[in-house]
Amino acid sequence: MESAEILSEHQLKATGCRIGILDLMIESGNALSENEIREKLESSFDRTTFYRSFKTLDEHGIIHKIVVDSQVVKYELDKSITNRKQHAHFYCKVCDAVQCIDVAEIPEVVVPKHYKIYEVELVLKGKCDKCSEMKSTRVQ
Amino acid sequence: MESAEILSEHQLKATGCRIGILDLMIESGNALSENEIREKLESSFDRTTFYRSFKTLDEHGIIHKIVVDSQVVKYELDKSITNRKQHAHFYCKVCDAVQCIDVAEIPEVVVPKHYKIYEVELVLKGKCDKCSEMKSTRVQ
DNA sequence: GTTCTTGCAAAATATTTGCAAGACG
DNA sequence: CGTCTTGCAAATATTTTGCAAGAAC
Repeated sequence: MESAEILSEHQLKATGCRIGILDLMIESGNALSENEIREKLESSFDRTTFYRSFKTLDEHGIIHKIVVDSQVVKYELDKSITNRKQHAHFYCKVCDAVQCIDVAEIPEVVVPKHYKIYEVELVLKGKCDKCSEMKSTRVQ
Repeated sequence: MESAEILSEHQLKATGCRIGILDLMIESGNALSENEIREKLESSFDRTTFYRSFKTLDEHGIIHKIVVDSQVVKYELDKSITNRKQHAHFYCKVCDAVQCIDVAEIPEVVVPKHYKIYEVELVLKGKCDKCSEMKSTRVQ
């Protein structure tokens, strides 16, 4: 699925920034931060523009915001685009990398009456393989 | 369990700010933000001091940092102190309230070899009962 | 008394908002 | 051309750091 197509399906204008973000995400297949996206994108846009684009794309369910820590925010394509099933996110506290982890299943959660759930996020925090090897590394 | 006792068990000095934070958390039994804690505490401390106290308490596993959104961070006592079992956190996108939700079980997650998990966080984002009633309210 | 903690000032970051100029359909 | 998007400047907010003064043990 092409970026322009995704946008038009949602009646969103195919602007440079949105196309850039989506192309990069489709290509990378991974959760990316604003910084990573801004650095990897050939054309440059203002940070404000990125934030506004993320917000719009998120509101339309095209991407999702994954907050692993106050200052570690990633964005990821919706599974309707990637064909990936629901998964958890592993956050390495040492190198700050975020990666998707398949989970047997994320449990059905029972919330009190009249509560509505829009998103379920399972975040695992720890140390990735590379950082586990380095014995000297301290967590936190 | 008293605050001073908890601190001494971890060889941490029983300072006013730490005692204040722990007392408040024990009393409230809920996840609290830095702002909530600062407002509710009779004695006042610098924000810097709160952040440093949270960090120390977190590093010692006495409290946990729950990040529901970039600017919505809460702190909660470890379950060894509250005797509460593992639970999820429901975040209302409208009123920003966070509340603990019992879950049947948080699944065992299989991570790749050599990965180490220190924390598992299940965050549910949606609309609480009060905010669901208000039809005019927009999410996000 | 020694070591750890606090307060203050200041910096670093992230994120949001208003408004005029520009791009999209 | 009308509407939505962008860039810029600036405001808000959070979080971190250095350093000297003060508290805990």
